[in-house]
Amino acid sequence: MMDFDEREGRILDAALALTTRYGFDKTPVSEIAEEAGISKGAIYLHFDSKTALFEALLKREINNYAEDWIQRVQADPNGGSMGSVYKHILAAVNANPFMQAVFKQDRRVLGKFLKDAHQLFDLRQAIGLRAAFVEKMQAAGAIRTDVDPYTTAYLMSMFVYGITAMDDVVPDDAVPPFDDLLMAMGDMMDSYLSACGQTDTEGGKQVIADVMDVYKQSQADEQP
Amino acid sequence: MMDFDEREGRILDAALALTTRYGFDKTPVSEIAEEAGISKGAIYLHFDSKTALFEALLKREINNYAEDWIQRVQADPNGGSMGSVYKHILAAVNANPFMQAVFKQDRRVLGKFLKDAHQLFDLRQAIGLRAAFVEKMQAAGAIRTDVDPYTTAYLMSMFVYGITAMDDVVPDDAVPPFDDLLMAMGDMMDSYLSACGQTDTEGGKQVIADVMDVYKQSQADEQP
DNA sequence: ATTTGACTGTATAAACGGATTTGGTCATAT
DNA sequence: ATATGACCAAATCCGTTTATACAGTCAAAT
Repeated sequence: MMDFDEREGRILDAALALTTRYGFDKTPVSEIAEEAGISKGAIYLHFDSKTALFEALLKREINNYAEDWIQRVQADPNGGSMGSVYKHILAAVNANPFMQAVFKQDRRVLGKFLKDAHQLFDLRQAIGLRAAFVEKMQAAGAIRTDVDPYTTAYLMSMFVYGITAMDDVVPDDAVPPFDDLLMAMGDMMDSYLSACGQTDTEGGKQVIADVMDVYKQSQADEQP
Repeated sequence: MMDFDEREGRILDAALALTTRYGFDKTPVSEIAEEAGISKGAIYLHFDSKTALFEALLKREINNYAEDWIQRVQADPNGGSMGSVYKHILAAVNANPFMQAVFKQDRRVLGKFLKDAHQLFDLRQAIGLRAAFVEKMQAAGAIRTDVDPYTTAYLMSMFVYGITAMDDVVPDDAVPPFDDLLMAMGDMMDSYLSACGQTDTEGGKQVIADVMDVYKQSQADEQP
């Protein structure tokens, strides 16, 4: 007998592929089933509705994305600075078309889902989390303390939005290599937030590790 | 007899007000005429078509906007840095809803005009101009020379885009006071681009003044 | 000379109804 | 037990028709 959870994963995989390609509105449940290699009825053994399925997908992808950038940060030997964290966040977004659609509220991909359950992914919350992170970094002496955490967090969110949404508006050949943007953004963040050399890099690493632990813990707690 | 040019200005004023409010597609020429206090036929004594009228409006507003931020820079006692220029650019955009619509390619306002004559305002060109400006600032020793001018210019454009387009996506009460964002962005720019204190502020002022002169000259030449 | 606004062909929108698609169910099959 | 796919009602699409709005013109008025 096949593992139930594993199959649920396959359903979400199918939904991810089809939704990012054709959009929520134009992907029938039947096609998700076909792509996942099961029947339509089986889908409803896992999810109450198409909307519920999509909510699960959204949740999973947010987690995948979070885990991705956390991994990138941890793999980075000099990953103690705000700029490096930020760089890895951008890289993680760039690697995930679905999350790009979420961040820029792409109507083509999110479709009717935006109108129905648009409370599910509230940017307000994301900004709030980032503001808390900035505050912790300040408390640890990892970044300068004379900037407003919320404004800083808002700007960080705005950069993520700008960098992903901008190419809807600018011709492809006018966009610089993504890695260049990434580096520049990271350096910018660091030069802005560091108090000109006298910052505690180790403290920063500690805060980052702590925040990640808290996050992972909250994820683990949610399972039962 | 009333001044012909003055009336043309009134027509553009009317078009500006109605277009930013209802959008290009949904503002009939007849209403522009009414708002300007003249007849529809009179409009066609000034412009060949509705599109031509809009092109003239766009041109005028771009110039007004440019003059606005130039004035702000010149009025600023410590306006020699890249960050301060940038701050004033943002302030000028923020004060001009029409230009906001242009920069974020707002389909509600620009409507069908985007499809027809979308070559008229090419972001590519704006980025190119900014890149040239960055290069000049580097040559003058006003900012560090180890950043790529085009990438930097792209980021600057991206910030303008992000800061204006972001509020389509974020609840109003989650947006920090605009002045705070402005200050933070300016400081960020400065800390990123200055080589930690050893920059030539006077040189920067000179470059800025030169570039503005060139621009104003190019505007003056275009009249005949 | 200027300016006007009624006029016209075209483009856009609204109304409509029939065909098709699709979310969700459940009797049947495995 | 678990999974399936035919089935149903509701929503969506799509071609057609009708109505409306509009850009641009021009004979008449000022």
